[in-house]
Amino acid sequence: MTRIPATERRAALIDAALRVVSRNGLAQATTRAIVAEAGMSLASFHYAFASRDELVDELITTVISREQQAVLPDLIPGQTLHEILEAGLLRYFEHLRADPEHEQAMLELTQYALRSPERHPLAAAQYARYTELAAHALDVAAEHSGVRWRSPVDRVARVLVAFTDGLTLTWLVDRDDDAARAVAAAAADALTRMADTR
Amino acid sequence: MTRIPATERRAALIDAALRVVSRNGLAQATTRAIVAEAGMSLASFHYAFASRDELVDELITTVISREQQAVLPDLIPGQTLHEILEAGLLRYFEHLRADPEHEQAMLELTQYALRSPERHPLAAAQYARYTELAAHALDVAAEHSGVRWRSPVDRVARVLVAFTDGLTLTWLVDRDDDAARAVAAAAADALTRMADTR
DNA sequence: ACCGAAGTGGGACAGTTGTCCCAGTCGGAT
DNA sequence: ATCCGACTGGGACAACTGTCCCACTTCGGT
Repeated sequence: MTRIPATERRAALIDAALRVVSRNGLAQATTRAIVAEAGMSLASFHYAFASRDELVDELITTVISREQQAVLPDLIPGQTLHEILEAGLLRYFEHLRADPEHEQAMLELTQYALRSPERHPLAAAQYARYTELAAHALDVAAEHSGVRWRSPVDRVARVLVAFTDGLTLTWLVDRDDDAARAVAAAAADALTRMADTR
Repeated sequence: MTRIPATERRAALIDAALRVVSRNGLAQATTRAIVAEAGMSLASFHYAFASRDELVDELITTVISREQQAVLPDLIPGQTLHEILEAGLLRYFEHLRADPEHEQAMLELTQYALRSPERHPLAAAQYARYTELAAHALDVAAEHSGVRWRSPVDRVARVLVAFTDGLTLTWLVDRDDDAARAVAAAAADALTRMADTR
């Protein structure tokens, strides 16, 4: 096996772990399964990480920092706020449909973090990041459509995150596309009413 | 140990399992942990259930059938639809605050069911039940406030379930009561706009 | 009283999992 | 070229898990 420095192995193992978690769930993401996915030997795992817990913790933080802006739609001049928001939510939905396993993995990692007091902050950080991304999208949307949020944008963003989460979880269960689109429309509606025309 | 018929043991084990899952998570709900919680010996477990999987499957179906109407608020004459819906959502939120571990357990069971094709229907049934309960609450609310849902009530209910789920998940993470109430208000707003005054 | 079926207890087993050890090997600085 | 530390492979270990077995006890119907 070609020699790889420990830092690169850490990255490779985290990538492999994310694939395993997405494909088979966190419970199946054993050290051996991760190592097999990465094409390494078991010893390399504990050379790169002190423990499986350390890997999972780092997986969560990595995955948070990678989280991209998926909600921002193309902005078209003259669009109303409602149109922008709904388009953004639908874009998120397409992202979800394209890679449901990824969102499912995120959900599982959150639940896992929620289960122990010392990991709870990881879950909180994950959602803080979601909220941050949502707030940015809402800023852009308000700017573009010339409105002003009645509450602080973080508060509105927090509502958007909740709606997005609900859309995700329910769709993962019933895979009802039309229902998900109805949720997007209703959410856009609610959010629109949290803004005043300037 | 006093003798208990197998059917009662099944019920006792399921209750114990739900407590263990709520307290420590599904991953910690081993046969030994469940049996200890129920105060039985390990042999009793496999006398009552063929396997742990069978127990978990039955736990899910049991828990679905027990699911109560938590969203229906007290109806006060003259209340607007928006007021009824927001009060209902806030009542659900109080229910969540009173026993967060229970909702967390539900979420974990859903995720678990989502992970294998043969169990997916269990998750679907769980959400079908949620939707059913929500639809009933929406029927009552519309009746009481003299409005008519523009879409079939099941569709509106599906949206309500998504909003409730989002409220739950995000609150479980950040425990921000005010944010959750804002979500409830926004959700009530969106739902209200899905009805026409008759 | 008795007898078969139902229920119980403890121990055992094999498979899996996280972790560790150790002997070896490679690569780059000297 | 050599040598030290970084890396690798394979095997091992103990803990845990689901499951099973078997000898035993209790109960309800006869």
